[in-house]
Amino acid sequence: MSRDNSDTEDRILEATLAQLESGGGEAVRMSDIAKAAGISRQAVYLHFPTRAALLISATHHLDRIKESDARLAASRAATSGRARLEAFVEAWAGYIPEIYGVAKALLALEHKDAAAAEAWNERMQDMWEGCEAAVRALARDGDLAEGLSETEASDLLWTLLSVRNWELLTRTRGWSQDRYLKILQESARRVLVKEQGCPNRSDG
Amino acid sequence: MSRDNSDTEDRILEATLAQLESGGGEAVRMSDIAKAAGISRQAVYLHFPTRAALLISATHHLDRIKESDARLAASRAATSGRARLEAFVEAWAGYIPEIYGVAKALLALEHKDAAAAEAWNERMQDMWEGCEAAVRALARDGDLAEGLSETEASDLLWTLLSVRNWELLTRTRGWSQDRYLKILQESARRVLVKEQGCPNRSDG
DNA sequence: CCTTGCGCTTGACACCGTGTCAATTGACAC
DNA sequence: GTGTCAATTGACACGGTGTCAAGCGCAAGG
Repeated sequence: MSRDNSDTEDRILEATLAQLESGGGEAVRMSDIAKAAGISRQAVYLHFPTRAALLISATHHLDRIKESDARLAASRAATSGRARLEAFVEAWAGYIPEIYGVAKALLALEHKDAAAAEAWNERMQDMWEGCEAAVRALARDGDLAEGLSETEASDLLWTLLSVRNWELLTRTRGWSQDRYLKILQESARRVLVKEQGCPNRSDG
Repeated sequence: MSRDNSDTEDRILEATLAQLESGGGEAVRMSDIAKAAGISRQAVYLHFPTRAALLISATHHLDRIKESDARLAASRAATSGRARLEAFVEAWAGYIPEIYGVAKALLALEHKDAAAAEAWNERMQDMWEGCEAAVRALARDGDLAEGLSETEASDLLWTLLSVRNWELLTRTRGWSQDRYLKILQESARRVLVKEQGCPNRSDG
């Protein structure tokens, strides 16, 4: 099996990710990817039917590499709802920069390619479930802010942590990743955790 | 002056807005706009050099119609910083649905057309200044949350109120406009306004 | 009345990027 | 050797933007 099919396939995927990340300035063409992978443009089509399919595969490939599951699992270990929220935000915030290149490409395709939209929605659905789990833990502790249903709270957290918000704050407004993380943790806490009148300490 | 130049120009702009709004499902082509305006595709180019330029003009046209300035001016009238924040969120939240069609088209172009990106950034800059003004009013009252600089607070509010967040919450997650407004006002307050629970904390 | 100006029309075309197709090459396997 | 199969080269269709040239129709105005 020296002339292995999946060998080239991997090279294409790697090249795709490399192009997406390095050439941050967008507009990654099939020919760019082919060149980066050291093959002809047409050869790419022997492995992936469309650009959208390739990008989708690239995200899956990226997931395999980055082990997103393991990362988010850590947040599940936290005991209190509040700790869990904090851990979840941290895990996700660390994840975004790594997937940003692909995410952006997929997002750009979203409005014209149903499959790409589908792929992205799928990931966002996973993400939403993570949010929901954190919110539920909060609710279990009786710490969920008043005036928000669990669904609304999940939606809100999910929105707060969106890739586009990360993009706005770090790319457009120039926040450091560290500042982003700190402020988003704090904001998530303020938005989702019940305001405790006076009784006990303010932070844990 | 019956065969007036700016007459057709207006018709094109109206048609553009109409297409953008009605055909919510994206992909508004130059030919679509031309057809809607009742002229040939080429005639559109007699008035606007590129699609991007047309979209930009369309946003200006929209502003003229919607009187966004007047709308936001109301928020400036509020006395306290907190009231001002609330009014600003309300004004902006009401504005988004009206500009959404154009905004989405412009946003979709952003990554491939510098001019479109420019037009959008310009508006977002205006918006940012509105956020900053609200934050400043808050700070003047000594009500700005601790741990946030005025710039950071403005960035945060600006992000919170982004069109994409509105899209996520109302379009994707199905929130009603009313619920969106209420929850965003509450969230903005929680994130930006100093937590005054216990007057017995580290003090300045 | 006929000319000039001009907004608009028709129709053709270049460019770019995606996706398709056909014929060919070259290597490894049996 | 021959068959198989990945990959190559080169051509092409398509859709959308933007350009160009020629012509049409209407109103003003000498």
